[in-house]
Amino acid sequence: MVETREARKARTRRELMNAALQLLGGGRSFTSLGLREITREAGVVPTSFYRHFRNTDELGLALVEESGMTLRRLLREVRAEGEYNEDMIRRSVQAYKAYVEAHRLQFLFIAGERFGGSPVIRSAIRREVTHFTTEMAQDLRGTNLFASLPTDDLIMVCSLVVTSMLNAASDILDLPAGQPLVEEEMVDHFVRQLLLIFSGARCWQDKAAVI
Amino acid sequence: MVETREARKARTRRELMNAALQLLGGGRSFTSLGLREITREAGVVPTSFYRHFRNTDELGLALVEESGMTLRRLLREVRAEGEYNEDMIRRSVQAYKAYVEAHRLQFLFIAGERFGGSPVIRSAIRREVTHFTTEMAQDLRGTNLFASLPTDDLIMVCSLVVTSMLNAASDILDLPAGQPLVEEEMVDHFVRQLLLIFSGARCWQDKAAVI
DNA sequence: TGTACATCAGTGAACGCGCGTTCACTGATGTAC
DNA sequence: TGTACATCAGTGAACGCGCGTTCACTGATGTAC
Repeated sequence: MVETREARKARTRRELMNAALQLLGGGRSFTSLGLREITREAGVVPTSFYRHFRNTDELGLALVEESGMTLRRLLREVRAEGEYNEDMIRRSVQAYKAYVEAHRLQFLFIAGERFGGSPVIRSAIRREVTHFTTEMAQDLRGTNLFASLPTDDLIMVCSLVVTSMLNAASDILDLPAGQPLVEEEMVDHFVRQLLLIFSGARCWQDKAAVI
Repeated sequence: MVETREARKARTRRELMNAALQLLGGGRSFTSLGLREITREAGVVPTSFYRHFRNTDELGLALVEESGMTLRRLLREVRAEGEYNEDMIRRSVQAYKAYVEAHRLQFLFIAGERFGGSPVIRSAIRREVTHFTTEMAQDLRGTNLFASLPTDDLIMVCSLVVTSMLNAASDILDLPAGQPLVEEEMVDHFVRQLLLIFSGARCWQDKAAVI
């Protein structure tokens, strides 16, 4: 016995999920993928799909969950320590870009389905994003960087950062390869966006009446 | 003769576009719509589709163009005059929300396809959004509100506002009906987001080294 | 350890269905004289 | 104004194809004794 039955089953399940992700790489949207298409890519017969998922939406939900974990790992990697100066933010954006490129297919999936056709997947993603946002807010709370900012304002700041960075992911993924100048410009754009947001948060907490 | 041939053709074309939009209302994504589905909804035979569009992508591009015009009209309606205080922003967000609800299907289309499956439609939308952003920047330039902000920073601020408001559109459209409290909370959330962005832009232009 | 039976992941044939596209057509609208 | 012909938006039949789902199956893995 080389592999237990259980392990084999888990492996096929994995292969189905990977197959779906792989197909996204060709510029397709998850919602438009067919069951047969996915099983073909995975190298199994169409009917064996039902051993693992009730339908493609359920596979999508599994992908959302997995991508949520990827997102949370990201947070741990670019965790905010110390000062919030331009250098620190630039390094974070660079790290983020590298991370998005390393998890290309998952980000393609999340970005594409965040406002995509399947309501059930859309709301699952929204839940993950909310989860991620509150986690980031807790993280920032720990740093005392925005000590005097009320919690719901801090969450609002984080949601702005998170949605901006999710939009950014889509721009990063659509970048034509091998144009370092364009890439630099884009990174710069996002760095300035984040600086502006954090700068706003600073001003915000320093005065009651804004602008 | 009640209608010229030309007028009749234009009307059918319109009906095809409306049919596609109508189908989006049922929670579908544009990319997943079929040609036959669209013609069925429009009440014409499938083959007559080809008299108007080469394929569904081409119909999508027509919708992008039309929605772009809708967006630009929006800008004229919530044009920034006078002060940028909380009241003014709140009124703008309220107006925006009403506008999104009044053009529900077009915003569903844009929000859904902005990161959707068809590269050609995606890039067309990106072009419209960029266009819209620069127009808004010119508009703000005219108000002297951010007189000392360099143009590319002003554009960056506008792109942040625009993408935030496009994300907001999706949240607005997913709102369950008849929950005034949730609606108020949401409006408040977006108002604070915008205030934060503009507050950031103010601080940004007042000091060279940020944060 | 060996045997007899149970489980169940993956198979393969079959189904009815809607798809996109082709083609030759019809008949109202438009145009030239 | 009337007539004869051209145009062309919309029709309807037909095609080959891939889809999702059902079903009875196979044979390797797992379990009880």
